[in-house]
Amino acid sequence: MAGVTHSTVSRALHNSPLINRETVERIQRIAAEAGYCSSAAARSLVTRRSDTVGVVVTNIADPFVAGVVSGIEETADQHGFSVLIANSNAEPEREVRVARKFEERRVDGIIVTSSRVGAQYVPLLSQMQVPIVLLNNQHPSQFAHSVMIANTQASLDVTRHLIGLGHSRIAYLGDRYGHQSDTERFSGYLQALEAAGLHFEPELAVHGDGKAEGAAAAISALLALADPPTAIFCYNDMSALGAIRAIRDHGLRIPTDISIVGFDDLYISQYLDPPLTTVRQPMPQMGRMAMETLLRIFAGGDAEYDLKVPGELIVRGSTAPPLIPRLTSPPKLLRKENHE
Amino acid sequence: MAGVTHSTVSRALHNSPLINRETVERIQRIAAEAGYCSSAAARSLVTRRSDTVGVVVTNIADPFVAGVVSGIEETADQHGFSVLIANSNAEPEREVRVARKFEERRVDGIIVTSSRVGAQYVPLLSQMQVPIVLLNNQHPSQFAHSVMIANTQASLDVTRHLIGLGHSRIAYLGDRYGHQSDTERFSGYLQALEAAGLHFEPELAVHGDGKAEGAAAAISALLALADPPTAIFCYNDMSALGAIRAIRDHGLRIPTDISIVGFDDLYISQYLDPPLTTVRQPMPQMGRMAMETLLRIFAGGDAEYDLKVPGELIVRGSTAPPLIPRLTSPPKLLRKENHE
DNA sequence: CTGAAAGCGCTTACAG
DNA sequence: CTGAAAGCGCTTACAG
Repeated sequence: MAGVTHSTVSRALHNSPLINRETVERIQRIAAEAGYCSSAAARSLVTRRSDTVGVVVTNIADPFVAGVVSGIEETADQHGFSVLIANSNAEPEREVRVARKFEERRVDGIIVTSSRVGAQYVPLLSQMQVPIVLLNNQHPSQFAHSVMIANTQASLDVTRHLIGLGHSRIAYLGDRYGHQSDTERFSGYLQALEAAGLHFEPELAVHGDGKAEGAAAAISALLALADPPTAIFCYNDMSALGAIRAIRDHGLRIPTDISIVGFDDLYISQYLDPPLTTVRQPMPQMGRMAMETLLRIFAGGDAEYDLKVPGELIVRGSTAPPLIPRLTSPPKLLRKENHE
Repeated sequence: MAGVTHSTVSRALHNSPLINRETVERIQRIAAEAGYCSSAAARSLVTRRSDTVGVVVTNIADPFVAGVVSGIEETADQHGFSVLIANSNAEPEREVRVARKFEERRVDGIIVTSSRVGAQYVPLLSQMQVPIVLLNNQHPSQFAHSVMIANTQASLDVTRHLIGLGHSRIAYLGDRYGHQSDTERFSGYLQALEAAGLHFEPELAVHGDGKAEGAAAAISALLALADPPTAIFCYNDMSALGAIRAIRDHGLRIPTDISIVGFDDLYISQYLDPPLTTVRQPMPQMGRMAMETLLRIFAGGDAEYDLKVPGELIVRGSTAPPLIPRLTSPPKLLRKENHE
């Protein structure tokens, strides 16, 4: 070293006001020249903070998740935090392993994105005694903060949009894993039907897997009905993608024969043909909000427990009035004219 | 604690063969009951390994990048490594900050994904004295290992496929940022033209930005040519997405009027209408290979310096024979007729 | 304004 | 098979 002690160097590098200006500058210069870089591990051992947050995701390759993580990372970086990422693949053993790993690394906080966190998982994480933020997740509020899209409202908007176009046979293609998001979206759909005086038909509620693959079987079931739907509200854009393909495979046109709505507004949804009507979730912003919640808690402040983010209905080409209007008696002719 | 010393506990928890079986079990039981979890920071201070790898990405929201990271994380997890992620956004200051952060955290290795690592950046990282793996990146070989898709070969395959369909006016929609991937793909395109005895027309080489947005201007330029192309080979699927939209905006059909090929085989590409002909890059597998390269080096073995991964041409509906056979003399008229 | 001391929670030779 | 000791690289009261 260069003339001074350990402690002085440490203080100088932190720009401590206790130290002589000149000394500080000299030390910083020498440190830079020597390529000195302090050890986060040693520091965190004494400060008891790791300046690290752990992010648990089902799979980072999911575009919704990737968008959220992008926002988390951005905000974390601005505040000097590192982000540790771990896929859980929704497998219980991996979830446990991830929790363990984050605990060893003494993360200062945890964000869990759109997994279906089970009754055991959040308590497992909460043992760690660090703040937890759940993003679009089930929310047992005593353990964790949450950031959620306003599912019910957005879903009401979607369903009203379809009803407004003249649809009355509207199907809901849900997710089969019991995500809270699915429950809430379904509930908004029901509310809108009811408000419009439409009867809910259980045969019109079907389930996919939240991915494109899972939609085909559900769509086949819908199209096999005696009176198939003229519009389908899909749990998310990925399901909509699968639905669109399945509908085309059945020889039907979108939106002429069937209108389709998604949820998420993935980047690619605007590029589909026809462009997808959907609900925009501001993914990076939601990630940022989750990270900001943690930062607020780290700073000793108190943070909102339930942040609701409004979703925005984006109307594009995948929705249109139905070919066949409901109930009125000689409507076929009328409609036909409008279409040509 | 429970009857024994510090050191014994440490050994027992590592299943050291030195320790009495019974003692080991007793200690492990007590540790489990007490919810003991060792500190990675303290451990890494003495072992001088962090069991952490740093991953630098341009932006995790890019679907190619997310696919790669998914493979990295999977493999890292299997071997007890954590992954730290950092967006560079291709901004030089952020790249420097990221390098600094990884150095403080004493990552055991670094993976850089598909950024255009500049002449300064790799040396900056290499100062850290840890192994570096570049994925689909420029490769100054004395500093880093690399995993790359076999761009030239794949590009030859694509261009031959188009020539085989009867195309002779084939455009290349590249990336304007000087990625090595772009250079290599362009070179495969040239080679295939030459091998087929076709003359390269500079007016048919245009540049986008690797994203959908950047394609529109390039496509307009191509379609404004006196003799526009009948097929376009796009640098990646995102560009192809933008190209498809721009071509439709010009009132032309795909593949009838123009064939389109991409590169990547993003998840969504199979769901486009028409499904996109493209080159499959096995993204998670490439991530896995990058991580395995690091693991091999950590274990003291030597690892391949230049891993080439073959890309697979996936022919789908976006390519077809051209409407106008080449060379025939009054082609404009022919074209008109075919269009109506 | 600077130094000496203690300690964060581990691992690992070195003895016994 | 187990213990005592040293040390990894920092920060932070406590003196001066």
